[in-house]
Amino acid sequence: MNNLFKALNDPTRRQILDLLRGGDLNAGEIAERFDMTKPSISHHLDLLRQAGLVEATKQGQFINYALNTTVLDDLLVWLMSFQKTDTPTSAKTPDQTH
Amino acid sequence: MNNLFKALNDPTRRQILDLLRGGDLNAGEIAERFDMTKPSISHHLDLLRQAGLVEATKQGQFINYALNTTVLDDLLVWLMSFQKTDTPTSAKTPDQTH
DNA sequence: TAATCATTTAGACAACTATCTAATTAAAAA
DNA sequence: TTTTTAATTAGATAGTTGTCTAAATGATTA
Repeated sequence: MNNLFKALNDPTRRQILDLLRGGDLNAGEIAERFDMTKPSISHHLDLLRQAGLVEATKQGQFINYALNTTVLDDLLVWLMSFQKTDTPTSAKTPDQTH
Repeated sequence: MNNLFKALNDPTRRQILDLLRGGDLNAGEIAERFDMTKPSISHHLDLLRQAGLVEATKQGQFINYALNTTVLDDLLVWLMSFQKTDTPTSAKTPDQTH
């Protein structure tokens, strides 16, 4: 889970994930959309790959990047468990409807 | 959202959040549970506070820390939007039931 | 084969982070 | 009022991170 949080802790990497929702892209196409050098984007893609958030597949000269959201499941479960756990404070809030 | 990801990107801070699910604790009680100096924990609490994940209220000599999970809502929404967005790849997977 | 193109790897550097010890602040107790 | 207690702030330091340029790799095209 550490790699996952690390990967998400950067605006560029989160933008890349959002970008890939529109469909797969190769490294160059991703880099084009950022005001940053290709090696920097390559590094971000590497961290996303390490976290399992993207899958890289070589296609000839190009490297295709695809979103993999299954890794987010654990995080989602952890987050939702917080929603369930009602804080003692929430009991203080009176019903505002009458 | 940047502060939020930053705050979550540390195992100690995530443990503190998990700890506070059992109820409020003051800084000393939190520090006791970690193999780390009080100033270090104090720093972690500060980052959690900056992210809005905990609320600090002074009670005499002590400072009480309480979980605030409302900040996680945005993150939860962002995450769930990935679950909905079916990747083109998933269509490839044939029905395995027959 | 030589040149070009897509991408990564290597190496450097400034900025940021986690941790520590020492000093400070502020409240409570003696 | 002096001392103790709870917690933070300040300052130092080692390690990590994001970014760059230059070099390397590997595939395609001329």
